[in-house]
Amino acid sequence: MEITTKYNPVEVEDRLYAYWMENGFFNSDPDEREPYTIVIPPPNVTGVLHMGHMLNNTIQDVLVRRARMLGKNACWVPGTDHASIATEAKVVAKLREQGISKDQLTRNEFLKHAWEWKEKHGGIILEQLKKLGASCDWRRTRFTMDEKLSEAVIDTFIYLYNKNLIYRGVRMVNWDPVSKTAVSDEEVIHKDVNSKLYYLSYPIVGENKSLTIATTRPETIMADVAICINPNDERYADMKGKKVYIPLINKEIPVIFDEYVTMDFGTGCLKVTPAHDVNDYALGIKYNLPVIDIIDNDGRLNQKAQILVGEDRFAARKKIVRMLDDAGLLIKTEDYKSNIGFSERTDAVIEPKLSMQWFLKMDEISKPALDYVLSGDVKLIPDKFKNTYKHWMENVRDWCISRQLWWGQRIPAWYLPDGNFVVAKTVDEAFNLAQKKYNNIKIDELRQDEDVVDTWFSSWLWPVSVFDPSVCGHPEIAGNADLNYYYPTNDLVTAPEILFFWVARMIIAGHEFRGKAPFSNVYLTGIVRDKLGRKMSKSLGNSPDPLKLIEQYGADGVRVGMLLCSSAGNDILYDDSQVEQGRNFCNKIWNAFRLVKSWNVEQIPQPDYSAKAIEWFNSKFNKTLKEIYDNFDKYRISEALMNAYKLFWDDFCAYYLEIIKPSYGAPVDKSTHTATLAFFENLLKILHPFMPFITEEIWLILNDDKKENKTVMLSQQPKPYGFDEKIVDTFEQVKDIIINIRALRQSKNISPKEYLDLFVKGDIDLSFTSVLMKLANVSKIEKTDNSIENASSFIVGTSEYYVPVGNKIDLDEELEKLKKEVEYTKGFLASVNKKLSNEKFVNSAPENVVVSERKKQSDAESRIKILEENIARLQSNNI
RNA sequence: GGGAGCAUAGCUCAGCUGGUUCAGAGCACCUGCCUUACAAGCAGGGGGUCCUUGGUUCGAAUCCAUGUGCUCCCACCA
Repeated sequence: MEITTKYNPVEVEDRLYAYWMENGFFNSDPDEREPYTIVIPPPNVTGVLHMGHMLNNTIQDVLVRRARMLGKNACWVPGTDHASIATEAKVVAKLREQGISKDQLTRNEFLKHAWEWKEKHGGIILEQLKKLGASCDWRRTRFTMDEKLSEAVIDTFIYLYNKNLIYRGVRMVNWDPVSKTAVSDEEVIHKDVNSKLYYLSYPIVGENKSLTIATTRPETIMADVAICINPNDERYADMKGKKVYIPLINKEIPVIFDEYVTMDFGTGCLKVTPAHDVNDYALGIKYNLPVIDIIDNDGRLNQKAQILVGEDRFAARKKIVRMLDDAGLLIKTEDYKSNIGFSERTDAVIEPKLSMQWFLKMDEISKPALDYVLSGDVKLIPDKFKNTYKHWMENVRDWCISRQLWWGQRIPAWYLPDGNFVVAKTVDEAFNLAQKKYNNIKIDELRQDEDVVDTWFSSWLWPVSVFDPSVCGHPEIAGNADLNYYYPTNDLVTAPEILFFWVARMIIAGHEFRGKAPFSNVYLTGIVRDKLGRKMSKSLGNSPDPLKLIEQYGADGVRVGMLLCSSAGNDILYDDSQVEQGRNFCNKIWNAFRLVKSWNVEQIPQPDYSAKAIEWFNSKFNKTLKEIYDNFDKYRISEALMNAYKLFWDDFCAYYLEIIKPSYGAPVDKSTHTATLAFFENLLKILHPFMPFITEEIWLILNDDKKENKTVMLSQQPKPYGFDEKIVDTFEQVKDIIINIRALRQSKNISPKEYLDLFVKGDIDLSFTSVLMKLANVSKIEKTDNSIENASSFIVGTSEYYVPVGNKIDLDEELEKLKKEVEYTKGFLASVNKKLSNEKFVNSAPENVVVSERKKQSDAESRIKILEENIARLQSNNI
């Protein structure tokens, strides 16, 4: 096969993914090995891959592939979320394009369209994940509205209802008067709007005075049920027990007192309108006030308003202001900026509207979920999110689980004509229940609740339901083999913004139904932003198309690019240059492979430098491998990748290969070649979780002759074993000498091809001389007790090195260099001396710190001695 | 309004329980190289008051406090 100069990922990636799939490498079934499990945060079924998915799923794939190579039974369960709001909105929009409005359809007709849409567009995102190389067990793909998973949701609802944890209650919803539906908070866009604050006069009953209140919504005064004043407000101390008239309709309402009212806003008097304001509703409950709803579903005033009936709310506002003004009850008008919600879909101003909703009591049920995180049984990475989590869980509010939508699991509540209801799985069961509780019920009188449950009410079951949905709502069931083997899972990789919506609730559900938290670690990724720090969004057009990136740079390149700059919990600022770096790294690996592959191997003696290089790299490799393991343990994935990157590029390519590389056309000895291949394969294994395609491709080519071993790479990760720290350190000094000589060549304009001599005064470890000679192109290395004339010198460690450069020597320059060096070393010595002469330091610093300071002291002293001798010598020569 | 976090090289970030003159990495930048693995490369190099001001300590990028500037989450005042 032809091996191209440049690595070509496009050709390789599809072929290898197909190969992996054919061989079932990603499949997992319970066995005697230790399981490693990740459930995917299910993307929206109709979604398309964006950069956030790329980051999130790359990290999961790295973790899964690594676990698999560590010999664990790794299982990554993929799937999609029905995402009721988002999907329903998309289907509605699609139908609208076809000229069909949702109101024209029955529930079943609409759902038929929705399922068609899902069949057509669902799963696109999963296909896209394959391009990234995601090693999911695709046989296990789940969808939150699969029959069994939906049943699990219904059973869970019934279970919690029977435990008295679910109740019906009134709640303010965001009402869109144009589409005549409630919309979720996520679908409300808040904008700052210039509006007016109207000061209105409410006459006091039985007196000739009045109270002035400030409001932005004068059209709702007919729904007022009280005026509220802060009890600490001395201006109104005499208002206790009094009543006022609502202007225009002259209805008497009481004055009440509550500290909720801010004294310095407006006049300090608040009109209480429970039907049209959330806070007022709460006040209404507290003081047992009536609720008067004067606005209909289409945004028009109704009969209860008494005046302006049938007028649109905004028209009514204008008219009532004029009426109040005419009546002399409008005191003044102020400009005011208020934050108003608009419907994302229709741009209508959202009307807060009271409606009956279903709630889950959270106070008791959420306690264990708090404990798991506080005790560390569930670790958040990074742990800074622990505080946020704690704060939220300690102030948790009941969860509104009903949504006024059709796409989702329908609430299993059945209403009787009189408004009573029963909760049951089927209409037959509901009928049985209803008959027991209430008499003379006919089955066709039962009407099921129109609403569906919140999407999170299905996805909170995900880590359980993907394995065995039947235990949801049935904690007494033992569960199937899959569940007992894979649950609890290991790591969850998700975004911090859904820590509460999803993560906390999964812990609650997992505890409720299995008595165990669903995972041990939660790795929280950041948000992918553009390089200016802006969130990626369609409207800004600043989000690159991930598939195009993959085509351009290769999946491995994109993966590396994303990983390099993504520490846990921090946002990543995406820039093409990162992905370029990833692509370049692929090319580097490819070319190293080409070099190794090109060698002729012969039975010739092994050069000393090769033996030394092998010895050194073996230690360096294992040292780095240990660092990589440590970084993985701490979930420092980008650091682990950087370790591997530098090991490959800087150590393996720039040093190891350069040392052992034979001159053009010359053969390589057998044992060096064998060792090199072994190193190369181990490097491929380390890199495989990050860059699965290129590593697999090279591995397959290298092992072309052992077909039966083709799965070896995917199942093994090298383990770090002992390494010789001293060899690594000594080699660092050798590198230092090489760098000095190379720098000297550059400054003196000496060609890399020209041989130089090297003299050493002081101790030198001679074990790497052959390496030194090759890389620095030195023809001889000699020890000397005397200084060398016409030589440039430098110090490494405590030894001095001389390179004779003949008439290229510049004594002034050399002197200057030495003087700088001695000055620096003296400063260094002074700081060390200062510490050591400080009794408090010597007494209170730990032993090893003092010892290392003493060593520094003596090293610096001997350096200064050498330098000063040299300076003296050069000065006397220079005269 | 409540809560949390961040501030280190031009950029993105490391710096774990204070202790090497501790100020690091990658990218970018500058200089010299088309040296038969690789110009998507090779070799060498420059670059920072660790946000301000105090405090604790023998010793602070690291711990504490204040100020400033950003970011996020929750609740949103008529």
